[in-house]
Amino acid sequence: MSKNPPRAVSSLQDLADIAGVSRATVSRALNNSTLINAETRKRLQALASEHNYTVNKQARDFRLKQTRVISVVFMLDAHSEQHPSDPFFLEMLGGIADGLSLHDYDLLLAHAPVASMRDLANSRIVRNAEGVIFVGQGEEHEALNKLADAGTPIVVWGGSVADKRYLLVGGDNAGGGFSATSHLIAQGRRRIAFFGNTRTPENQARFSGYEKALAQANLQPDDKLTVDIPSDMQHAQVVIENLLNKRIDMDAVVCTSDVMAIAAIAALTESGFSVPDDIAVVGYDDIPIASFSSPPLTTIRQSIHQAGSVLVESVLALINGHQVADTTLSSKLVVRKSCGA
Amino acid sequence: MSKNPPRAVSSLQDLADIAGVSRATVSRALNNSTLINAETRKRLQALASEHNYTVNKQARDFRLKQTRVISVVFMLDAHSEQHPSDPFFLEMLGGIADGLSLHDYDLLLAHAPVASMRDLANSRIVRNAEGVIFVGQGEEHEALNKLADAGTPIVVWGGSVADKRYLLVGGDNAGGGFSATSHLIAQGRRRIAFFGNTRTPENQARFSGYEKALAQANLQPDDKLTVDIPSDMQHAQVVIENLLNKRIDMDAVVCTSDVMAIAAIAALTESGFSVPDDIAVVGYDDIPIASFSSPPLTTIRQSIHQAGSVLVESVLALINGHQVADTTLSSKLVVRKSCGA
DNA sequence: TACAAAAATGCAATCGATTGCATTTGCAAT
DNA sequence: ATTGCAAATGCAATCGATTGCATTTTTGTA
Repeated sequence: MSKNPPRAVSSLQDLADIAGVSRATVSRALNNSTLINAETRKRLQALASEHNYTVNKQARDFRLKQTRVISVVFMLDAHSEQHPSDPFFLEMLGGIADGLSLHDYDLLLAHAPVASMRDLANSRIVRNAEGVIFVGQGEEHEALNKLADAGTPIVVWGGSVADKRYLLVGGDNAGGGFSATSHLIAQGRRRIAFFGNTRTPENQARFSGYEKALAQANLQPDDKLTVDIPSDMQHAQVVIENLLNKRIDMDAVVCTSDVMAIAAIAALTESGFSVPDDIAVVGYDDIPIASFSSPPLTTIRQSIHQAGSVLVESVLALINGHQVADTTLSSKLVVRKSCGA
Repeated sequence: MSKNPPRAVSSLQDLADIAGVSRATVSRALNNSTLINAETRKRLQALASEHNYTVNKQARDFRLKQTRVISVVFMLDAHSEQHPSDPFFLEMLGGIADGLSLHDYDLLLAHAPVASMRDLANSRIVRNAEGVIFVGQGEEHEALNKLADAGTPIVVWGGSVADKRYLLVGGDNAGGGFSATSHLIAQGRRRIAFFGNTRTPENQARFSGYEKALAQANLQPDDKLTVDIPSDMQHAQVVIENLLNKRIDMDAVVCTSDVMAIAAIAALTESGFSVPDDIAVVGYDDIPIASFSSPPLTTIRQSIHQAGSVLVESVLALINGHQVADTTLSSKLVVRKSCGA
């Protein structure tokens, strides 16, 4: 067993020299090419691992003009330019990261969510990645359409829109909005408010579910009960408190996120209302903290982690030129005390 | 103004051909080399932007043997192998992402936090990045030491340890633990529990601050009041409820995270205790949701976002071979109702 | 005007891996 | 022994940018 002196093996050429073959042969051996003799392959693979050698991924990707990177862009409210603090995002990110690593892809995190969606196509976010996952559409539906038209493989987490031309994965927003509202109605609530930015497609769909539930119960929708609440907690609270000062008659609230619901409960309590006795509250997402809020939050559960892997599978399918259809994940009502049940 | 026909310009050579110079000249012009004539530089830069050309970062990095990537690894509890749901992590990630983008670095997110810390040195996480930021030490102090010894530029967010050989950035954990505890004592509390995994250096330091505050008030520490609570909410609640069943006498709790504090409040309330009347609770981190919990959470504020940028600056300094010292960021008590104040 | 020095530009190697197209080897059939 | 064919291996170009070392152009000075 003569051991080669342990010297650094850093390239195909080094290994080829040691083995006395050409680097083409080594390359083929390590890539399981059928061109290579089975025994040669085995020998070279053994040699590679013996010398603790792995191919230089950077050189390989450069040669093959691939990056094995997927960008992830979190769409923020146009209002709050700060980073999101909603645990929903973290869970989603975890799901995406898991999915990507399964396929040996890396995750490039888009930091400053696109001050200018205009030149997104030329940004590193797009150019350095083989595909992009957008979490949320914000109010940038058209920019997304344009990007998809340009041939960039993109998948978007969000709600459906009439003239959508990109691949979409989302929850059953209309269903979620409907069951949240229906449940409140079943509890005897009649003056039900809707809190959220209805300019985003997701919330639009939830709102339509809300309207449908009202109609089904012969309740009149009231414009004053539809309130655009920022998704950022601090701002949300201010807006909600202003609203409460107007003494608008209401006995329940459907929120477009758990975080918003928690802010709402705080604002309501602050203003002397009791939840759920005076006003019932339903959230959306079922983030881990939802069941620990007081009162525990009734909410619409989205399988966020699963959503991440669906997003990954979809964008990879796109990249590989496969046919892919939109996906709608189920959304399920989780009843806890904040709705009075 | 004769416009060149708009054809794809995808390499230095293309641009050089158009400009009638060599690609070396173009390269130098775009890199602001002093070797180049100022006017030539201006002309070529204009030409580049006119043709919407930017250098191929992949080729550039390959040639320069750099990756411009920093890996970020979130250390999880050994217990809960799942993804973290603590908003603390998301804020930290945001801070890091902002800092990195400032320096034109990319962020590689380590997905499955190191099932095997053993071969970390050979993982893509380390090999594909110029440096690594670890958020938390978990119980992997020695593995981190080894990695640093191997010459990998790493920075760790955490608490100080005697034989530490890596660069550390952290909050003033001893101070935080001390002021949380002191404040409770000042409120008249005497039987103060400490909730958290004291095997991690951060919590160890917080615990020492807790002990110091007790000693200073001539209070006897009681082993039964030191409880290892998992950082995962669901598990935390179970453990806390078991604890409460033992009817151990206590009138206050110092927690090692806000998320844990919120779980504790829920468990306490569930078991019939009133917060803060029966038992006061103090959290740690001051995550956005802390002020919205009910009762609003007294906690130790860490400037998480700032921490992110300090981590980035530190790891980059390390990469560039500069001298860097550990950083301790201040931690400040934020008093809200959960402590009875 | 001539010549040296400085400034600007070009040439060509290089990073490490992949792969189309030779070329060589091995083996069977004639 | 020769031929033919398949299997295995080698050669060398290639991806796009950077940079040390010429080489050319410009500038300054005697």
